[in-house]
Amino acid sequence: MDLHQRLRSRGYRLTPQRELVLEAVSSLGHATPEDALGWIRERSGGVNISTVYRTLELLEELGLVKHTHLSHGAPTYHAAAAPEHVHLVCRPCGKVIELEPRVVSPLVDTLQDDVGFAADVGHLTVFGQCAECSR
Amino acid sequence: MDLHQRLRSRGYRLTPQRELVLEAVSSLGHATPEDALGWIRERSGGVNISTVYRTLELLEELGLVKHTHLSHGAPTYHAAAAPEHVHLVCRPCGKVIELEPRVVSPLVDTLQDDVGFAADVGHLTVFGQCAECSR
DNA sequence: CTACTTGCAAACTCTTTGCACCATA
DNA sequence: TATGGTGCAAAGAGTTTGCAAGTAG
Repeated sequence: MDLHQRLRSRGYRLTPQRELVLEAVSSLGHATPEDALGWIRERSGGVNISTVYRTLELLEELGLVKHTHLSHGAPTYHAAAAPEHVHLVCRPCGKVIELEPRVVSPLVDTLQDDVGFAADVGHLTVFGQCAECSR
Repeated sequence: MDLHQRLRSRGYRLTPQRELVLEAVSSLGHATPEDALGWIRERSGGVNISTVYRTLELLEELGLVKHTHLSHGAPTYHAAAAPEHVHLVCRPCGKVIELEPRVVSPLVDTLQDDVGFAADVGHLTVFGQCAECSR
């Protein structure tokens, strides 16, 4: 865990709250700020929701977590340490499917070559309808 | 304009507010609810913001507008009559680039073939960094 | 006329911020 | 012990809803 080093090298401090938030996101895989808070409450005394927001922002700045938008509402965070993946969200049933970024590499290459756009694959979410819901 | 027919066939009524909201979205190309309201205020007396929300929801149900998320905050609506397109959003500068859906057809086909997922191209937004910001 | 719509205001959700107190280094 | 961090409460965006008054058909 290099959380401590990353924090210290920028003058930030290591606190139990910061460890907990990162652990929550890592364990949950996908977590909204509210999800992370719930996870933390189940095992320790709890952390204030505003601290969760501040910490997620900080962890993202440090490159330890990333976020996407899997629904209309809250953003969803996941650990940057997790293998990078693309999200498919089925609108009818709400299911979230993760895929290897390989499936979008043709698209990424096209965007780079045609318009010089560097796509952020880890942030990509494709909405649509899954196989079951299409029947 | 088949707004009137579409509304009537489902028992809804044609009102000046509904015409204005659809016209706002069509003219602006991309519009948040707040943007649409601003456009309407510039030419007529104005419409209440809650009517804008209700109307956008209705127009989407009727298939006349669609929405995407181009930023963290408000959703962005565009007329369904406009040619379908994919959005690229440059995070550093905020610029929005529109591309023909052709560029993502390889991806759409892959998703369909591999996992049976029917991607909604009109709703797709790719975040990343544009050519200028990459220099 | 009647049912659908609108405007208004209040309520709600999600997120941010100011500030006094607390804790890491 | 000196900052930086946290909790709390209040303030802000964005959005939804209940209800009385207005209006399209």
